[in-house]
Amino acid sequence: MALGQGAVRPVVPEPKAARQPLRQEVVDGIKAYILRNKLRPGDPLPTEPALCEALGASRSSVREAIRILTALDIVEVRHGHGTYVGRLSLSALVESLAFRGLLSPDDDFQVLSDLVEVRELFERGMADRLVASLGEDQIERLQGLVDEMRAGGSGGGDGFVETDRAFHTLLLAPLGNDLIGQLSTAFWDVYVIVAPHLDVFTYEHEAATIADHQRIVDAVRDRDPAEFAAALADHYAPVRRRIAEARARR
Amino acid sequence: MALGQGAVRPVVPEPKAARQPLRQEVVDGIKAYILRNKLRPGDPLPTEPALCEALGASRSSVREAIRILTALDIVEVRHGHGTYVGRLSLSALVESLAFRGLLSPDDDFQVLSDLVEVRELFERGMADRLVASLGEDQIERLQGLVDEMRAGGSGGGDGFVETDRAFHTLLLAPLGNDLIGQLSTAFWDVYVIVAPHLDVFTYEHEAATIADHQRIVDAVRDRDPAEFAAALADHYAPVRRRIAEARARR
DNA sequence: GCAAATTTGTCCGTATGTATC
DNA sequence: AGATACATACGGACAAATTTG
Repeated sequence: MALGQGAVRPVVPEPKAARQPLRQEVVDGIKAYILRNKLRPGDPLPTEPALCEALGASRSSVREAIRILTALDIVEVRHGHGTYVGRLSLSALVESLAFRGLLSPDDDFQVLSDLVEVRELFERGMADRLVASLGEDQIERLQGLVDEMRAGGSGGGDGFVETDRAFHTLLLAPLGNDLIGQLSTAFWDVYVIVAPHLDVFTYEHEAATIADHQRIVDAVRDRDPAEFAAALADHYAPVRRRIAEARARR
Repeated sequence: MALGQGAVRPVVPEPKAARQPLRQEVVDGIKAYILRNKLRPGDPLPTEPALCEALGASRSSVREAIRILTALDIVEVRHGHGTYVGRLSLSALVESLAFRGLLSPDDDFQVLSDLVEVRELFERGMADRLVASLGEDQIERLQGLVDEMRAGGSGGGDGFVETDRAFHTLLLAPLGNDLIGQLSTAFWDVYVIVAPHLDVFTYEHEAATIADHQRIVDAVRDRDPAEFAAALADHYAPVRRRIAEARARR
């Protein structure tokens, strides 16, 4: 099908305008399709042959366009099943920053240090609002995570990082700003990826980490923004110190 | 040239392990190549046929892998010229967030609001350090940008946004944290892309914006962190108001 | 300024792997 | 188990862009 309407493109290739690659038009076409039909994450997209016909491109171009959109988590592909609208996560940011951290032979520590600084800024800069808006139930859930860390302490270090991540995610939740929470966890992911390659230990003393978290919860419970900020500062200080030490070792 | 060592892969395709797509192996292979050879942004990569032979994949797979890496700005391709290491910018974050902002029919304003909040947090949260560390020469350059806004005011609105962006970039520069500066400009880019689609005006009164910036410069010159933070709050307040008003219009 | 060489862009046809019914 | 629909991968061919002689 679609005979005789395919070879229209090469004719009159936009006299003046610097022609963009066909795959980019396909990228824009797929984006436009999603927006036009108001699709949500998880909704199905047309099959590759259907997209080829609809956008007047070959499978190669369509597939390359899909790869680009997949990298941005705008579309998601399940082999043998179909293509769907992606979750629009910040996975691309994680990939990009993680590689940047691995690439620089000199200032890779700087990347790590920057990450931690931004995370601290999120929590310290929002201290007043966080202390004020964290509800009693959320405080109890934070306490529960601290208890969980104590319990599974010597067990697996793997669950420890998960609980730590959950703690900070929950801490930022009441802001009602999804972007801050997602950036914070994205930076955490990057840190976990990059740190081992630079001989930066993620945890030195788990007990100290637990105590720090407990102090943060206590500060929230007392509705004491100053103590909250101080506890955060003391929590992040050793992280910065470990980065500085690893840098010095080089 | 790497002859006879290429066709080892298809044999014994990892008995139990859930095999990942070949293009992903190519992605990892190219990443590893860049890291192994300690390449920097702008450095040339092997040609597509060379990558095919080196990684034991067809050209289609190599090209799809390259598309993924270009989306992340890890590699950059120039038609008819070659492929090179990319700039490792945050362009993927911009694309991803911009699309997210365009997609949500309801809470797209939330995305915009979140962006602005983070930008304000960067500048207000670092008020003390910024006021302390901005040098005299940098203050004069900030003043120069304000003067430039006044001069080219009624001219083209296009140069105005550029100057505004430059102002905030320069403001955050003395932190020595590239990530904050790049995130801030990335969010600004997203805002400029998304706002017009939601009938959110980027500028209402250019004169007011100029006055705000002047007040910020004055606060820095007086080394007055409190006034600096207050000026920023007053600068961002109308932006938030415009978003809220546009949301109400819906 | 033209022509050749190099490199990426696009297309087609075919075969294979995977998930669903 | 078989059939169907779909994505994955391959190889070859030609077009378009860029550089160089």
